Amino acid sequence: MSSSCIIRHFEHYAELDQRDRELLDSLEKSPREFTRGTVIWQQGTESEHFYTVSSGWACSFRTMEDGSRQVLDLYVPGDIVGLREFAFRRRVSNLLTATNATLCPFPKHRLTDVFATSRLLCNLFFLIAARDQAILVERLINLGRRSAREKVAHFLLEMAHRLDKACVDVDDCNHLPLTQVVLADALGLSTVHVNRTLNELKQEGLTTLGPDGITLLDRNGLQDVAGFDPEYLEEDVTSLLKNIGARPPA
Amino acid sequence: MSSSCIIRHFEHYAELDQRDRELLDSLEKSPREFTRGTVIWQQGTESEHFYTVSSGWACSFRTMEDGSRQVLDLYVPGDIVGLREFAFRRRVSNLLTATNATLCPFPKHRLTDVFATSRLLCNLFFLIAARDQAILVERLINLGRRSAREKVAHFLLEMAHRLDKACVDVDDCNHLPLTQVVLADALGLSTVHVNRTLNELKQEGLTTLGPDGITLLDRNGLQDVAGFDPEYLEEDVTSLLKNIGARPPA
DNA sequence: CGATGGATTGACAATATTCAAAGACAGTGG
DNA sequence: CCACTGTCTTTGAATATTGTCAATCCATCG
Repeated sequence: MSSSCIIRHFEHYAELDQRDRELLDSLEKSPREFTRGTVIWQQGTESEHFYTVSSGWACSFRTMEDGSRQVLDLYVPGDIVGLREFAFRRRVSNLLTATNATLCPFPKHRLTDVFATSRLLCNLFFLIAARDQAILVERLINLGRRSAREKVAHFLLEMAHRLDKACVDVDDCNHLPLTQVVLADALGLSTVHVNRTLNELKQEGLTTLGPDGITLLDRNGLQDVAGFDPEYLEEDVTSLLKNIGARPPA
Repeated sequence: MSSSCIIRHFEHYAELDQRDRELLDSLEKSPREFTRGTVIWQQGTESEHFYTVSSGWACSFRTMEDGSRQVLDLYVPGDIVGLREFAFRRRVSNLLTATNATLCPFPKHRLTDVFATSRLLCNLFFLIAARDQAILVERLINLGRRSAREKVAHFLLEMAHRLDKACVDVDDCNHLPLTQVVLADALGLSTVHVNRTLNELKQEGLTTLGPDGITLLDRNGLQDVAGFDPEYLEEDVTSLLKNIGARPPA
């Protein structure tokens, strides 16, 4: 009996009982594979499902009238994509695979069933939504109050940390399969400037640039550059579980 | 029988039954008044309560090592502040009153009781969290991909629209009690540049600057400047209510 | 009436963008 | 196997946008 993406995801936070597992399992359609660069959904279309990322990377973004893009977030294995759309009928952003990836669709409107049936899952979903907000907040700060150098270093570190946690099936958490275009659109910079900044960091021995993405060589060095503090990625699941009388994962 | 802040807030979305009202009422301590510039909480401290804004404005922000600030969001009457902190033991941002204001504290850990007891409230909280995310996303886009002119116009319009909805007890939704410093820290600009931009908009007859804040004179004009689309502020409560069998407000 | 916090102004500097062109690389199809 | 294509990266030069610094103004408040 192989467990579905979403079950694996939640077991990372807490021990699930049989009912929780069945509930989650009943909602998840079979995983779907996508090649790099596939548009999963587009802004303005009906928002029916969200997805869990089983492998690969995805990227949510918004396109502006003048054709420029703002990348809102990147998603790594284990992430849930699209909870944001819960409050809206139509999608507020686009979703694209940034590498080959396999995702599992999950019908949005049935989230209410989950809330009604499992206290634990309900709380965990809320926790995840709050964590998503914390990530957005940090990205906001990145865009608003940091230099290009800091932006790049900070963003790279965030993604590496998130990979650390995802760890399942990820071989090298220091390797990020990102193009400079994506990076630029995430950080509100031009590609050209990202390139120069990245080469600067490379000169200093902090990163490496390969054809298949960026590799972090010296996290401590980058941390100094960025003023990075991973606290915003460390949810306090323990208190929550204690509060609702649930048990931590085995 | 006067209803509490939070009850008023939720009645805006749906018709509450007696139990929902009692539940909410039991959790809300009496409203507290604060003068402008009062620090309600600080980043790093234990996060015990969130607040509903009954009157006045509040402002959440993060301070950087070099002393600069990034304003994350502003809150107007009817808003809930601090849901973001649900996933964390310690606060990830500061909260400050931007005008004289009265807020109602609400113990964070009892949110789980609400989830367990009322299906309707549980879903509405989730809806609000998703809306908060949509606002952050839009601010992200503002910071990343718009010029100073667009940033200012867009932000002003957002706040005005949010006031429109809050409407209760707000006399003039075109008047925003904001200093240029706050605006600058929200938009990732320098005060000087905000000032110049604001005066530019004033020259064009779009806004007015008073000692007590900024007034919007021509929303359509500003909308053109900003490329503003209010869709991200319009949650789809109807589908949600239908889905869980609840009734819209009277 | 002086003190304080915000608003305003000008001159200058830094940071990042734009434009344009070329290089590197992988995948495709002949 | 090679030329061709498209995507991503790299580089330089010119330009634009926004920031910094420093001084002044202005209103309010005790």
